[in-house]
Amino acid sequence: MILPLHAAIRNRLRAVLDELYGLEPATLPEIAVQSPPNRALGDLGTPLAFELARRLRKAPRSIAAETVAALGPVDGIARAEAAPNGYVNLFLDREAFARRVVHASGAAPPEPAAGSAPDAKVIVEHTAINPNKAAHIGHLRNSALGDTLARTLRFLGAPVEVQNYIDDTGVQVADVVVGFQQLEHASVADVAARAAEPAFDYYCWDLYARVAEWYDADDDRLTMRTRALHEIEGAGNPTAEIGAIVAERIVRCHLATMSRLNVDYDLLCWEGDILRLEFWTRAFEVLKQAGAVHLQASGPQAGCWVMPLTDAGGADPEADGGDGVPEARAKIIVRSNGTVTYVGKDIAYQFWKFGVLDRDFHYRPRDAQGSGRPLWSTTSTPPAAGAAASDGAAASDGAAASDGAAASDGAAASAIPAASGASAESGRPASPPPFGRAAAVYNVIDTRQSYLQQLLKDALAAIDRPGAAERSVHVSYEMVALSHATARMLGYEIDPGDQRPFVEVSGRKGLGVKADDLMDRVTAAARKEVAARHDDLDDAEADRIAAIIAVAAVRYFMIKFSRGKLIVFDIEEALSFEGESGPYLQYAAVRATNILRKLHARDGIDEAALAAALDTLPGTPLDDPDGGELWGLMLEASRLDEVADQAVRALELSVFAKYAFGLARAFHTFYHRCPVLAEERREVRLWRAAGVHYFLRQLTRALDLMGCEVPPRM
RNA sequence: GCGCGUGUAGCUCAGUUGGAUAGAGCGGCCGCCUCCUAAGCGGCAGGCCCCCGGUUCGAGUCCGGGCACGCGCGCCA
Repeated sequence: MILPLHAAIRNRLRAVLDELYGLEPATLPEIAVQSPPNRALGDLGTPLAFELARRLRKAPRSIAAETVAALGPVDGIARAEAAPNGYVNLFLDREAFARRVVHASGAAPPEPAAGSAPDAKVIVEHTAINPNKAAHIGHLRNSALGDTLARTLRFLGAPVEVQNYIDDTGVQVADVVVGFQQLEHASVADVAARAAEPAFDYYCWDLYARVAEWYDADDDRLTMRTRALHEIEGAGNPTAEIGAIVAERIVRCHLATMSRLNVDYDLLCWEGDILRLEFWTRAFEVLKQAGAVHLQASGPQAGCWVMPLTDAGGADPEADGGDGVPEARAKIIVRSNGTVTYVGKDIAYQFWKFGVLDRDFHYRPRDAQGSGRPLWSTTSTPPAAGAAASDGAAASDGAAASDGAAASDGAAASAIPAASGASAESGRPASPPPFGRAAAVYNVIDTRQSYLQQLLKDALAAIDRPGAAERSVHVSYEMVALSHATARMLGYEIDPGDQRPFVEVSGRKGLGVKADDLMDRVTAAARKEVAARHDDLDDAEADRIAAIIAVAAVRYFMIKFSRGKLIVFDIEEALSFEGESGPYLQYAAVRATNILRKLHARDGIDEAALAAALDTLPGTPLDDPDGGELWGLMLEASRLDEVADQAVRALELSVFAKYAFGLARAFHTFYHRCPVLAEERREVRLWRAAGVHYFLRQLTRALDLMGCEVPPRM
């Protein structure tokens, strides 16, 4: 881990600049510590002399030379050099560095580290798929980004709470309910029965598309949607019951899908609970008290409660009201009929996340996740005193209404008993952790919602919570579309009028690649590759390995593009396991594992023996000309914390993916040039083994941050 | 119209808070399995970094102005 070293270097340099030139550390900008383009130039370097040249009226070259001369001994640095062009380059004490990282046992918990992540709790909201149909590849990008962000924040030492927002009372659920009632003429019992069958999410995928077509055929039918929406919000009627069954069962499907990809959560937040517990009522009071909203007296928005807009948002083309004077644009929060808009509900939720709403959900435990992390759900029902938090007790809660029906389904449910999670073992309900009240909130939502996310910040600023507004972060990303080839493969005809080189995923049209279908295909392809290489694997083992590879292939694919980039998804490309791909990284790790396993089998050298042996061996192999390969590998492997920190600061997980790829590539090169087992010189052999060991530990951790595992073979 | 995003090799993309010689994958061509797994490695070819201007010792990166493409801007969610 290299960040502590960066910090030590910066400290020393600041002290030197103060001594030499009387430059107060506080007046200096952050000193950049970077990697020189060529290791012969140094292990680390800094361009500080350029920055100071003007201020000191001195040539960068002289500043660099004087800085180097005055540097003195720095722990971990062997020597410093002033490059002729003005850089200050540093050479690490390789032996000391290598011994330290090798000794830091892999069994010890990762040094929480040194990054710029906050030490107060942060909430990451991601996934938030409408619970009315199967998850598709667009949702996968969201979850992969969100889960990787959460893991990386945890790695940097921040306490993280992951929330998955469930819009169980929205239009999309209402549409499927309308489908059941109008197209299928299904009763509550019929829906419950169908929901208990496998692939309910696939069924709803098609039903939703059928409803959309049905609406298109006759606009009057949209009144059915409006009515269903109201009935669902009202609860205590068959429509609401069907809605609850659909949402609950689809959420289970989504959780199962995400579990395949090693994505998990701490809390499911149901919109229905926000409504029933009247979060909005309280948020509205807070907004009114702060004067953040006002009742519009006249104009087109008369009778509405509105919030003034900052310029960052959208614009209203008709804003000038015909009198030539531009009216202040305002966002309607409460309609003239008194009902709250979507924005209002979102504001209430965001307020709750920051603990500025003195109101809370009730909570109930849900079935454990594949990862073992406890999962909780919001509920509107207070825990009944004395009674276990059974499904029966929660039955009045709309969100839980379908538990009875869902419990009879064993297909997608895991092997974990269907009893309510944490309460099952102890026999009494565990008390929920303190949810909400975060210091920072990261909302992982696609870029089309930037306008609304900006409104949330505005609302926080408007109630005089500038800190919360500042730390209300929209992690935006572009959508995932389909390549023409993939869309055609799915049987869709491309609109000849559409010149775009991609086809937009559309739930309404039923156009998209379902997440589970993708995983199935990638897994099958991986299995074929594994089977071709290892004929001694039994079916179960081959399946297990294929699943591990598929996760890496899909997750890496979703992370490797920077978030502002539209992904044109092509199935052929996603099925490629060569080059810059998840499996490439895993293959490097597997190769490293093989070396260490064989070394152990042949020479009896394990991790502990290796560390012990190195204590009495000279570090000369690190300095050999071909030791440059070894040293370069170890140095690169040590940058994990630096890159994780950078990824979080820039909210750009792709830099993390790129780093992991570069590290794996460095190892593959090392693998070809520097044999370990066949190396005859003992000290060289052991130092190389140590390098392999350290590399494997770091790459494994990097893969873990991306939610990927190292397969036993491949 | 306004806001946000994107524009770098044939294609898809990296390029770290402005820094040393603009990189990778795919595709193309040529090599490497008697050697810890060829899901790998080495090499070759391929560039007005969209355009114009500015700031700076230094600009693919920052600023201004354009152009192109995408997305968003409802008393929908």
